[in-house]
Amino acid sequence: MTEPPRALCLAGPTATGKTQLSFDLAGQLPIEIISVDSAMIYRSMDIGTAKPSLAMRSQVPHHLIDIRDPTQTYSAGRFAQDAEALIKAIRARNRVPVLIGGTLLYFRALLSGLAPLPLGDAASRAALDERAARMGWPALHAELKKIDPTAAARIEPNDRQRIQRSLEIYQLTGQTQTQLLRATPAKGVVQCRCFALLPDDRNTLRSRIAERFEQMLADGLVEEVERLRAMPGMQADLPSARALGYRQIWQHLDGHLQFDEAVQRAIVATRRYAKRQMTWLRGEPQFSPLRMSSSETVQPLLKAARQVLESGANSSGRG
RNA sequence: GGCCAGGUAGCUCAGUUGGUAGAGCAGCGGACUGAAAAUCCGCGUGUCGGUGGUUCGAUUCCGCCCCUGGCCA
Repeated sequence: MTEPPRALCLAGPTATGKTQLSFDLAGQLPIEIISVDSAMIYRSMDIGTAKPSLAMRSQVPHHLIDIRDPTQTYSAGRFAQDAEALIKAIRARNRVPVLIGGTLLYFRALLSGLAPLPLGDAASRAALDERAARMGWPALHAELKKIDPTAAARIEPNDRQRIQRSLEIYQLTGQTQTQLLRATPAKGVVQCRCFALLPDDRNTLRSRIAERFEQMLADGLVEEVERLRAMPGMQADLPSARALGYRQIWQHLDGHLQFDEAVQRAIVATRRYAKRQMTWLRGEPQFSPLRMSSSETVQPLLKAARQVLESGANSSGRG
């Protein structure tokens, strides 16, 4: 017998109206929102990440927004821990935890679990970056092939991030990524009822993305990036500075791009991000599709949210 | 109206001394185990402006027409 859902998940590509939908839901049931978004975690990055307004956040509790400075990092593993703890706490208040966002790796970490691999380590990454600058990533890929041929076989010779991660794991633990993944298979953390909010057609999403970016500019995105860029310790290669829009405006401020060119590239990058999100969701059958612009869209969510609420009443909230 | 330049992929353009065409950007598909708004992998999607002629064969050569830009009237 399957366990009852303990939380609700709403994933979907950027600019599909997840935030609005969450408020439709909040009007009907006691919910709290857990943001599943790797950019909204950063303080002072408000306009470009399209965070819900402070007014909205004062009406409905939001979690995992503004939990890091832009010079800091976060991770899928930390997210899974944080989200699990929050789900328990919210359920203890007899409210429905609603996880909303577009960072699919974070959803996977929570729903499917992560194997117990070591955290990322800045020092070993810096050392590997330094070697890669001299030898090139394909050389490090060849090195990985000797250490962990299984991992090397699934990682492309130019995929610096994954090559770096696999080598880092070996340096940190003395064991290969493949050994560790086999030793302790991942298991899901929390049972959830999941939905994917999908656009009716690509063109609608495209124009929404462009309009939204123009609105961000009108709201002062350039000034926000200027402030970010001026913060002590900020660098262009930090995860925060590589976020959509921020990266391109930053390049413009550095004099590498004309303003119009930066805007165009930011919009294109956002479209591609939405495409990657849709590709990922297509392969995740546990996410039931919801049409973007239907007044009925909220109904299945409401029904599932009531189930979550009832499961809390009966199961006295263990584990 | 005359002269010149050009019309080839969604866009900017290259090219074929005649054998139905290829780059960049855009686009599309895919991967994804602690940086994921990241990082990668794969794929040309085409009445070569129209029409007639020469030719075994025309996007390429020739004629006419249409369109765009420039110069001269």
